[in-house]
Amino acid sequence: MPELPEVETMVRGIRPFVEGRTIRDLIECPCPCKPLNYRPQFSEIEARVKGQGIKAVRRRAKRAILELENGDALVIEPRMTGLLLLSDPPDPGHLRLEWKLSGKRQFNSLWFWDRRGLGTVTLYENNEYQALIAEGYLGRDALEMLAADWSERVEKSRRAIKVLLLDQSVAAGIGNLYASEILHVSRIHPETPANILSRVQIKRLAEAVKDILETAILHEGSTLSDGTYRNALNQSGGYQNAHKVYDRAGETCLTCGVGVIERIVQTQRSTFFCAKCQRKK
DNA sequence: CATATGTCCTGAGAGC
DNA sequence: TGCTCTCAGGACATAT
Repeated sequence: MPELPEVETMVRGIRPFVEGRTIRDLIECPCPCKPLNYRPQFSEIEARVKGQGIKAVRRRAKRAILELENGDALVIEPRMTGLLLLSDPPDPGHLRLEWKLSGKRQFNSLWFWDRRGLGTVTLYENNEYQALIAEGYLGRDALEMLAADWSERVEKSRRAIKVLLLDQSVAAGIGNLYASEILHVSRIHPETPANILSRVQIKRLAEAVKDILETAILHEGSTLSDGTYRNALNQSGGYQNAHKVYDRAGETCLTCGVGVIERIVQTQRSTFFCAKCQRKK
């Protein structure tokens, strides 16, 4: 499930081979599955990006962005199972898109692969792209959040802190997996109402968000047991080996060695935590 | 306004 | 073995 670290890894992986090149062609791969979500429709995207240079490759929250010469931006949301690839896909049956790139280099195509097809591809005109990049519709990037920003956001909500961490308008980029890991390291119970967190807890939360996301980026993200997530060269990430709670229900806590990891459901999403390390206040 | 729920999609795994 | 059912969750639309 590509969250901030996985999308950052994709972006870093493709950037050296994509920036500065021109999109010679954008092709929909033959795939028996339902088509991706395009906006506007594919034929219009195709017509508008063909021949455009790729000025920069960027990330905004969990989205990867190809900034084009003319000011438009092609925004790719991998959502659950989408991958940007320079080489072989995990399986050829779910290739969705191919960008044919100008010039002859080590890689001459960029691919979008998506097993479940929940991913989206959206062409933004410059003005709406600027709104996407700005804070507002999406919150500040989670890597840029300071303790003071968290304080301000947290005190306004009675929602459970785990639920708040997933709200992309509060802080952008944290998903279900990293939310559990962050709260574990912060020693905060996931059901704690956001507005009763202490100053000390907020400080720990702010530090854990940066620490976990940055470390996960260094390990090129998390490849779960389904093996879906891969970097741009179709290699597994490594951060799953550092997970302390995610998908470990019933196992002894690796932090305290005493508690047993529990699984609860909050707003229809699994949350994992150790009740001994993360006491309810 | 704040918060909660339903929907999209496919494949893996459980249970019979 | 082969069927049906449930579950996984990111982002958004719709409901409360």
